[in-house]
Amino acid sequence: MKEPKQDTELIIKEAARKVFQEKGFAATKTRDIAELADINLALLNYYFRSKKKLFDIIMVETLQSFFAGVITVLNNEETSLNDKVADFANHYMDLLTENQNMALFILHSVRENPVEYIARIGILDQAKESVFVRQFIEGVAQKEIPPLHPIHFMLNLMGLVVFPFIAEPMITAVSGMPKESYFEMIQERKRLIPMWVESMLSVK
Amino acid sequence: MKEPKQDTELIIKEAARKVFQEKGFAATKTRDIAELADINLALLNYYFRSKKKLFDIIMVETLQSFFAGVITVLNNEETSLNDKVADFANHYMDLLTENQNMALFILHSVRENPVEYIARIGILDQAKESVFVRQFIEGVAQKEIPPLHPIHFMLNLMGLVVFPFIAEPMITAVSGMPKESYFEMIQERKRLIPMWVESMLSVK
DNA sequence: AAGTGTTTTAATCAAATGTTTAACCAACGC
DNA sequence: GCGTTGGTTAAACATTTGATTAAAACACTT
Repeated sequence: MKEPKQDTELIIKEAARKVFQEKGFAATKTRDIAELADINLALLNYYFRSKKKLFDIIMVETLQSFFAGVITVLNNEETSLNDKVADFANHYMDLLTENQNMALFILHSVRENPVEYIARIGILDQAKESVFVRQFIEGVAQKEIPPLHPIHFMLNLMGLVVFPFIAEPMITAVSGMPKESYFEMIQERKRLIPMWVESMLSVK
Repeated sequence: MKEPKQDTELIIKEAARKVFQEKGFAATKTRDIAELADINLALLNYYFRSKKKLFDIIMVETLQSFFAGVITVLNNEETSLNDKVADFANHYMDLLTENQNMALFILHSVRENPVEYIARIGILDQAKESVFVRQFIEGVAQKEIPPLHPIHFMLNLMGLVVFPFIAEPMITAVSGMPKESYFEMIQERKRLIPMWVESMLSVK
């Protein structure tokens, strides 16, 4: 059985991403990763030195792929605030539908070492000086939108978009709704959230 | 050194609650709990048999104390829909401010065994036949509110209330805002969320 | 004070788990 | 061929960690 000599390092990383995102750092056993990747356990240490180092790599990559979208959407000079809301909702609903464990993984893992991880992807400045924040402040100045801290706005938007994904197991369990119906239902939110946010922004 | 003979079982449970809610099941070591409770490790097994049994007790109690509030608020015959939103926001902002790890703990832990835990606290029926759902459906029938699945409404409300707490470490890290300012800021949401939700419900 | 059942402790056990070691193999250059 | 090199493997190691045990301390009754 001659394997086509795939890139072992990548195979391990993909397996690690899957297991870490599903179970978190502590609940993941290096043997789980090795088994999923179908490699010998020692190879994990050969390529990545330790479980923690491997985890850090996955963590940073996950954060980057998550925040890359935020940055792109929020720094678009071409779009209005309302456009950004729609773009944000569409982008993240798709990303999280593909990657159902991503949000909870990030929120759970970042809590253990927030500053270190966030600093490592260097997002702080980009967030504060984004086109979005500028537009928001302008909107407030011109009294088009109520005088709120932009963080309220981001929390609302992220809450509306992200929360349905992290709460999925609980909501489907409590409501008895099948998972497929649930995910179909929350797809409607791509259309609904921009309308909702717009109406919230008209509250003076 | 004669100790005043406190209730050891309770002391252990309180320590366990704290550690479990902070770190989750897998990352918690029984020795962490024993140390925090200042008891001999063997006592933990003497009173609770095993780590898993102790965790299940904490988990069920936490879920009960969380959902008790939902049930009370949503089943109040005396209040309108808008009142329920305000009650919900007030109650949970206070609960989560006291108990900052609670929400993420529940969402993270429920995912591993949603049906079992949720079934054990018997919430399913109470949710479906709540006064809230009845009022919501009536409102839709009378075209006072747009024809939405009530779950959308609950997701919005919970997203707006709960998300700021689970995202706190990430948001404060990304924005550089001090934790105290952040928690002050989100207290404003007790006032804002009812206004926002009301305006969302006027979107036809 | 002796007796009895309960609570607590120190020590130990056994399994799980992250990591390392030493041998093996296959490809490649000389 | 033969040695070198990078990748891979099985086995072992060392530590962590959940759980148990046997004895001691305690509280309470008689």
